[in-house]
Amino acid sequence: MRVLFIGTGDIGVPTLRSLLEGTDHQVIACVTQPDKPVGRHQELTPSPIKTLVVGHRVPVFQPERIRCDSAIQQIRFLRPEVIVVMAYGQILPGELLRIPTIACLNLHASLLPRHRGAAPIQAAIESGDRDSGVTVIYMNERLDEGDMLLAKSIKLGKDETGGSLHDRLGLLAPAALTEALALLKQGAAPRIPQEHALATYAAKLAREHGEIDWTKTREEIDRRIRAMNPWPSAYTWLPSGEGGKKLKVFAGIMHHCDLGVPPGTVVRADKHGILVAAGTCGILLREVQLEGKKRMLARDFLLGHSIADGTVLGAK
RNA sequence: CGCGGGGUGGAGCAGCCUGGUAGCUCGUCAGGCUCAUAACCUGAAGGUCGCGGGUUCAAAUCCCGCCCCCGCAA
Repeated sequence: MRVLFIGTGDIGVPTLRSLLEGTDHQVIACVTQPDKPVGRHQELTPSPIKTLVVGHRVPVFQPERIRCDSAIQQIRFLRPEVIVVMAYGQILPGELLRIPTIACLNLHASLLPRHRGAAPIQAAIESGDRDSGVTVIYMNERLDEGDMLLAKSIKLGKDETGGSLHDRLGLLAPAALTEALALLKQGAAPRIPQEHALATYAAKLAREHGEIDWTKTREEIDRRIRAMNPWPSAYTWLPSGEGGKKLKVFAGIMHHCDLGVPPGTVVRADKHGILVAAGTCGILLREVQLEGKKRMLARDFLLGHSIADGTVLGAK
């Protein structure tokens, strides 16, 4: 089939690669976000999808706004049979959804109807879900609400992080798409309506989302630390006496005893890590990063920085 | 040239402002103590102080250029 791939984020890279390398379908073009100034020096950088496509003799389109007429005309001219969308970053107008003759599919990184929206991966971890997956849906004009074609699920590990789940789902997606395309080709693809009543929404993440509220339970804090790792990362603040700097937290272990001090209080900082009162229990911070410094084990951090017992974290 | 922090034995840091002996915590190795140990004691090895140039009797430290890492912001 003639496939148009629309995507930007690197979670779509394995899927696009399998399409390009496979022989069952023809990738007639790619649409991705325009090169954007990125990083510390604001250098114009192509999306991972564009980087992958370059060298495959597949045309790349980077419309500023995909909803504008010229972009839609361009895509119409390509006469795609199937459009596959994954982590693109712009909402497709209905007119565009009706262009492909067979289907317009979206690969979403959650088991719909759970976690519709922009940050489903982190939401799955932060919610304490036992599993997640990739859902292939027929797109309609309502975001992530289209009928489902199929889904593939995986179990979340106890130490699952946003980064690890992102990577695993990225690797799971090609199989989901391959199967979906095969079903479409056979004319045997199902259409399963979502149970809208069960839907949850995962809004786009803001940096502030990573701030640790030490009054939450240790489970909630543990999930937040894992969900936000590596981006945008959970963080707290050292008190002004210690420099008032931001301390990112990448890993922690839940502590099971009542520490008997107010939330955020450091009870002990030694080679095992930084033990902080979290809710009525505690979290042992194992991997941290002070602003301006590299990410490191809490143990290493403490070799060069001392945190006195009784220090209260989080009060900027 | 968006703002800022940083590059010092294997790790994390101090020293730089006010040039003059390479410091701290940990790790490593050897020995000791101990029923034993990640604990404790003794000793040892290990460093072109990011790179290049300049100033100076003398540069980790001051000046100029470059490279690299990171936080913020996007």
